[in-house]
Amino acid sequence: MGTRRAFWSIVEKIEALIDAGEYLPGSRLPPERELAEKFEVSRPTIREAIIALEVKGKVKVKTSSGVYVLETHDLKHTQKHINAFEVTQARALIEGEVAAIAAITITQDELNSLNQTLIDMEAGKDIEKADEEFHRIISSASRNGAMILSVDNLWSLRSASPEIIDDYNTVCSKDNAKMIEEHRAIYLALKSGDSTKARIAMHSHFNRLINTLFDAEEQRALEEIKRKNSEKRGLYSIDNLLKPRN
Amino acid sequence: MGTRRAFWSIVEKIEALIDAGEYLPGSRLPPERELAEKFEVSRPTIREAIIALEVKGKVKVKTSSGVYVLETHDLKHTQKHINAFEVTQARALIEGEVAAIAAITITQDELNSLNQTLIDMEAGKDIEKADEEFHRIISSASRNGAMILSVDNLWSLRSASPEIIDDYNTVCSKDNAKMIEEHRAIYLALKSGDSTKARIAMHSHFNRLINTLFDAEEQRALEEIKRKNSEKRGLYSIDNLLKPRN
DNA sequence: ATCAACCAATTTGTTAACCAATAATTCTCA
DNA sequence: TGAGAATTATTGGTTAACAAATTGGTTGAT
Repeated sequence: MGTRRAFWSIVEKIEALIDAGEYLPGSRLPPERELAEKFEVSRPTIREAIIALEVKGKVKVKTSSGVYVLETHDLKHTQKHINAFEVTQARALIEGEVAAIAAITITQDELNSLNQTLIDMEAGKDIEKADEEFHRIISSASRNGAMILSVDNLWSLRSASPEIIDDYNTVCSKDNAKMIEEHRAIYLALKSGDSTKARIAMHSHFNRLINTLFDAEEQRALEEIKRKNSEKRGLYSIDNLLKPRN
Repeated sequence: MGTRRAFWSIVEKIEALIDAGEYLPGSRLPPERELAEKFEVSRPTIREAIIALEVKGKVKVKTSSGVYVLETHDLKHTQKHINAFEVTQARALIEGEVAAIAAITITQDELNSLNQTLIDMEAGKDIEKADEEFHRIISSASRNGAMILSVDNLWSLRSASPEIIDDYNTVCSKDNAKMIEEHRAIYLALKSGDSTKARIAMHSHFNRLINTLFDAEEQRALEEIKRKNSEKRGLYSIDNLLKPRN
């Protein structure tokens, strides 16, 4: 795929400077030539970065005048504080309702596709992908575009913050057996056309996920404490005093 | 403000060519130098246009290989087919769950603000605004950023298509009395801290809205038939034959 | 003193020419 | 036939130069 082009780095650096308050909204950025010197790239590269920022809606270029920082109506700022628990709870409730609808509206074809994801998971090939496919089929089976959109948005929220990604990775990789078991329960509820059962099955699925997330967080907090203690131990250990100095 | 920069024109032209099927998704665009010749601009200008397209998500640049047209997973395309019924059903289910959470987490301050929207509605000042405020306070009271985001997205979906706007306008303007009554029921359920009651109250609120939407649609269909019939009547009426010609 | 016209400096806009780096292709040789 | 090396195609990036437009100050007239 090749190396990342230079202007992306510049984009990131300028964004970081804007976020850091170095370049305030409404103010003008330094001239292209100065930026080129500052970041040690050529002016065309700076221009490319500025164009990327402009398309992203971060700055506005006024010809022959300069480039100006726009107020960041940063929707990521509202998303930033959303943690994995919130996302999972939201998914539980919304996908629970989706499952309740889907229990009535799902077709035989979709049930078959759903069953295929179970087989794939048991075969152990790309669990994550099979998981996504499973939930996607169900939301799609609800025949409600607004619900489908909501589910999609929550899914993409999953990768919105690094913490959430971390949390999910630690969870998804283990307990495959339980995961498959729960998916099968949901599948059977949908097959039987029982809305209530489908909702409950979906709820328990995410409930277990939330508990696992709790455990993972607890584990991580423990690791953190250990690490810090180990640092302290190193700091205060008299072993250091016994070693030869430089 | 100066003249528009050259690369924007190129961006538009290339987008037009992609939309026209000249450059198919997955295929490679001509080399930069060819494009430069074709559009009679320099290569850097082409590069800038390509970067803009890349940031917009229309193409993918593979270094030393070429730029490839991406499938336009046009999210507006998926949104286009969403009608008012779907949005309302989704709101019923999602905001129902939100209310269920909020019944437990809502504060006295928020209850007071909620009550204020009821008073405002009764006073008849900007019903729509009071309505939005009412639902916003509840979602915010759920303390779940992911749920809040989902509710917000559904709200903005309301104004995504002209049809939905039309439908909602015909509904919101009338039946203020029932609207206030339902809002009060939700408020009381939240105040009592009863999750189930809050969910049910929210469901009935949207249920009535869905029924009103049905009625409105029926009414509109009827009007449409009348209009067409009237046109036909005009067309076939012998009255026209009796009028003096121009 | 105030206002208008003008001019110069600053800044972005665009182009041309050049070499480097890398992916894709072709050719060669075992 | 297949693997590996050489070639080619294509984008990545830099430098230098000039064009065009805005900005701000200066000058001059009223």
